[in-house]
Amino acid sequence: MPPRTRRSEALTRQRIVDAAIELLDTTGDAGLTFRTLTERLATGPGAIYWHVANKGELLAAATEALVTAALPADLPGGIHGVALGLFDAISAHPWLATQLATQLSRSPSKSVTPLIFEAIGREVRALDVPDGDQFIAASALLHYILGAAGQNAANARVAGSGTERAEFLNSVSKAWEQLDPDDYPFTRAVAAQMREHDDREQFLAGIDLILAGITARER
Amino acid sequence: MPPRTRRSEALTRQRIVDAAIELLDTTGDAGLTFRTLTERLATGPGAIYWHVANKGELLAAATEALVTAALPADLPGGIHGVALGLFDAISAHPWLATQLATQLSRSPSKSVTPLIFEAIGREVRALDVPDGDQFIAASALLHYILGAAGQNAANARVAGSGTERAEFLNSVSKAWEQLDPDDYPFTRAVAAQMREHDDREQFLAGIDLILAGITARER
DNA sequence: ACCTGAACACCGTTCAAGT
DNA sequence: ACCTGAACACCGTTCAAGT
Repeated sequence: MPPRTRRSEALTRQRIVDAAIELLDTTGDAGLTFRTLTERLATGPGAIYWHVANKGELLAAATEALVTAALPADLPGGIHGVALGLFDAISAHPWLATQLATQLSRSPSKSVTPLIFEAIGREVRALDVPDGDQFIAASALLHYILGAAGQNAANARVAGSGTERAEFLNSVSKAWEQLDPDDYPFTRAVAAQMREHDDREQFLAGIDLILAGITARER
Repeated sequence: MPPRTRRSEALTRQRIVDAAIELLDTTGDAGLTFRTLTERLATGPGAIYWHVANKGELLAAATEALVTAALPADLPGGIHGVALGLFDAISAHPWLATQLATQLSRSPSKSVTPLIFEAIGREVRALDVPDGDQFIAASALLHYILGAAGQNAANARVAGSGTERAEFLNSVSKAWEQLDPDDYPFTRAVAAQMREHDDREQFLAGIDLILAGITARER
């Protein structure tokens, strides 16, 4: 029998969170289990539970770490900067989309929700939106950003590389074009755009559309 | 031993889907398992697998049934009608929010995605949005509707009854008010609105904001 | 204080066997 | 064709025992 792998560093909460992120990135949502995690960290489940209360807390910690990194206090670019910061984080870590949705709804007073809401709200305020409209404007931006970024990440997750991605979008586009013309005129009409669109460009156009609505109401 | 409960009707795919919906409604996302489902249907797992390929397909079928019911062909009220149709469906079946998010991202060519996209797109077209902007306008509305409705359903899910709900929103609002004034000025400022807001009203205001952006770009 | 690893209750799914 | 129910591989979590 080969000698047991010896851990080079002591087990810490931070090391566990890092390993979890790596596992989620490489093997996807379903890839993180306490079995795979203990294997990677060369330890037993009990050791992990000493540092972390349960799987939910572990996922929350992983999510918070990435969101904090994506939204530094000195982030430039106004609302577009915030939107792209989250967009890129979700692109790099597709599982974040699902996590953020659950965290937002299950624990709206916990760290990650105020973190994102504040970053968006700060920029909404900078646009001189009247007080009564700020909550709605920030909510609309929040939901659009998370939804659109998640959608895009999902496409990337299914597709993998660049050419695979093109193939995937192409197959979706084709499926849409084959829908019943009477029942699905709109979906058929935009099928071509589904194939050709540039993600970031499309994403930012959506932001601008919402911003146009915000400033239109200002007057 | 009491005589085994005899099924009154034969097992069909429809009956299985109905039982799954009922189970999800009464016990939540985690309440639907093949154990609870076989118990309710007085059968074994093999019987269910004869009618349904796997749990994913069962969830997809349940989702599609409710969305189809929520968006009939003759639905009145324009885009507000579509938005409220989905809002109410998600309010009545909070687990729908998560399901729709996964379905939308995992299988964008399967029935439920075109169903919703078409309903929204039809109304976008009716607003005489230029061809090049229709895809983005429909996407923005889609993400906002699903995100905001899901958020609201999540509040309702945690809270239960009306007074419980008020208590829950109150506790979130209070938690927001206790955030660091230097780091969270915006979130603190809108905390009061979080407590007082009317869901449907707020939800429709968000729709109108996006619509304002759509028509503002038209000119 | 920190870690080990066997054990528990539970899950989705399969499949030989029945009718 | 339709259903039964034991069995399989896997999951998150616990806990007595070690250092």
